[in-house]
Amino acid sequence: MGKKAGQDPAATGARPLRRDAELNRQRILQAGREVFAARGLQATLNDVAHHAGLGVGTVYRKFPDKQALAEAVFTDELNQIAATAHDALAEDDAFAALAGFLEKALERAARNRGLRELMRHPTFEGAGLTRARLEITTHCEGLVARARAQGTLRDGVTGADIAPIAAMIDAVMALPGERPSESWRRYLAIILDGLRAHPRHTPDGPVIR
Amino acid sequence: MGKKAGQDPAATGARPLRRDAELNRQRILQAGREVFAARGLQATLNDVAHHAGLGVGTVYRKFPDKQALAEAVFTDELNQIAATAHDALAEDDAFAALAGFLEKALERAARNRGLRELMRHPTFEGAGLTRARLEITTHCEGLVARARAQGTLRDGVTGADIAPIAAMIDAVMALPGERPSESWRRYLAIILDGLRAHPRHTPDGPVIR
DNA sequence: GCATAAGCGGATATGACATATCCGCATCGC
DNA sequence: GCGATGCGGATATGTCATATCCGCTTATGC
Repeated sequence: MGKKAGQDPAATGARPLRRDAELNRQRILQAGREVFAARGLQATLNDVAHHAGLGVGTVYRKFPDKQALAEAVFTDELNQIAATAHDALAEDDAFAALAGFLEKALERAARNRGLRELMRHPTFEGAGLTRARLEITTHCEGLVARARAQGTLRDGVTGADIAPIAAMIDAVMALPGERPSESWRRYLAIILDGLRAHPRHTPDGPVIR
Repeated sequence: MGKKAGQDPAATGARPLRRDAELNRQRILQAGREVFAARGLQATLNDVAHHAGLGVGTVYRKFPDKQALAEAVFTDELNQIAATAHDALAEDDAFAALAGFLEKALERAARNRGLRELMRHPTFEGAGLTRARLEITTHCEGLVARARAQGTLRDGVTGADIAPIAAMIDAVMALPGERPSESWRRYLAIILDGLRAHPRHTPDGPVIR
């Protein structure tokens, strides 16, 4: 959230960058955000450069490779999600908090293909990303534990179930045809209903356990 | 289910193939099944050839390209799923039939990465595949309609929801780490519970609609 | 203004990789 | 035995992302 950007491009007692260079750095970051969000992580640094209206060389001077740029771009994104999860911990109804968190986090994912790709695959294991990811899981674990304690969450559900659930909704978003669609919300609602405690589980259904 | 294989490699009044050639054809088909199942559609015809213990040239003589082999391999697979769907139509409890069908179809998918990839992406639109796919959707539509009529299925669910649901479970299967796992069954159970008619929908949950 | 360090552009080298071919040699079938 | 049929797999081809290099431009300090 800080607007202090441009202070320590690497924290290595580096010279402060010429003014136009710093501006370009921001342009690249912004282009990276947009391009990765729209086209996913398979987008090229050349793509990003072009989108930023800069040459490829410029991008490669600021960020040694795609991983470095992605790290810079997505650490921020992931931290915001972590903050959302943290806020959810404060709510009284843990199930509702969990549901609300999922909806907010997935809302972000819906608009950001790169973020979705990053969520699932263990690609790009930078320090910042890993930390943010860990924070999110920890908060989810807390949320789930509390919901279980409140008796609102289906038997057997644990924190480890949250990632797969996100992955499932993610799959709906990735379905061809309905790119900008909002239909994922309906499927989330279905899953959430399946996750509630009381609606008798598989009463006589063929799928046991 | 027919074991008549090796009759008309293309139905074009072609000569009947030398005996060893026909044997190799079967070998390639089998290798294709195994390789595509294990490594997905991105597997190379060179991979298949090696797996079959044959040269690349041999494979390319029998199947002009990967699409041709994939079509041959998966049409069969898809037809079997279609048959399962057809059988389900005969059951009394439509919801149970739908659940059973999903479980059986997804069981196949769990063991076959290529099949999963084929299900989602519009890659490889061969005639046989398209027909089988269509048959499956049609049967699903019937199943859903009947379940709705029986009042066992959640409001608003249509045949068009089945594919996304399959995609969601698929996503769980594709999750890193638990390749041969059976955990997808649990998530299917959760979704099915969410799909049942009565368990009061989103009673006070934050996700409306 | 001017010198010079800093930065820029983008053509292009590099390296992976999948696809598909070709043709000398082996094998079948008669 | 001898043609026709089929086989093998090295390799040509094409595509694509990554990353570099160096002549030119621009900012900055004097």
